[in-house]
Amino acid sequence: MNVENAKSQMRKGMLEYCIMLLLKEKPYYSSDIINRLKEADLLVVEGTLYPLLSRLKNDGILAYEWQESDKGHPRKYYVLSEDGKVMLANLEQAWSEIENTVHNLKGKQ
Amino acid sequence: MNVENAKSQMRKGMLEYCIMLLLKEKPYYSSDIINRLKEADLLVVEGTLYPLLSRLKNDGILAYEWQESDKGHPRKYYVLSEDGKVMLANLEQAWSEIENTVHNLKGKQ
DNA sequence: TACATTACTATGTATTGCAAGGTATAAATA
DNA sequence: TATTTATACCTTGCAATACATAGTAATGTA
Repeated sequence: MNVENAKSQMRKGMLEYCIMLLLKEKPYYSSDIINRLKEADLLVVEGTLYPLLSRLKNDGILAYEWQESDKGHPRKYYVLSEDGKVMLANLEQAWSEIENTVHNLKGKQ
Repeated sequence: MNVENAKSQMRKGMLEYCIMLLLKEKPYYSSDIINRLKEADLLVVEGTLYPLLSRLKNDGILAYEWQESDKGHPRKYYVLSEDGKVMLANLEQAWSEIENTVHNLKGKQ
């Protein structure tokens, strides 16, 4: 076991939450998402992001629309669906509870 | 996908961190650990805890000693090893970074 | 046409949370 | 003594997901 693995595990699920937080702001396409997450110190690669976006779309959490690009391949812009907004609210609650749990355990010392 | 599943995913790695936070305080055996985590609103079942404790012990993060009980089966009391204390410090750093990431993304709205 | 870039997909691996069930020790009871 | 009960420990199998790797498809450029 090493720290990198532990960090990777801590990010499970949390990454999904972060992407929904980002899309709450406005529509983004995949390269934008990767760059915005990088700005927030969250490194994500395509092999991680694309399956995640597909899963959220299939679950009805996200929707997308094609937009032409000034050059190259057209882009998929993802947005939160109504169900996605409800889901996000639930995740915010869940994350808050987890933060409180850790805070409580740290406070005991 | 549902919220319970998402919460379960969010707990990956974080649970390991919480148990190490708890054992930083003093030695505990499994039933104590479950109860203490329950007090911190973190529900853990045996099928989750035992494999996790075994793994941390095999990795040299935890050690244990048997202690007689006033009634019933003797108990395994787990403690943090020196390596475990180093690992915990790294996890605290990792958790702090993740909290900052989420905080940054929430702040953008 | 050939090439480069960008967006996307498909597959396999490792890790982990969790349910379900089993084993072992010791006290209580018949 | 034999059986039951309580407590504690452990194992197996499954599902979900991050990630690496490799490949496909569509568009613009030389």
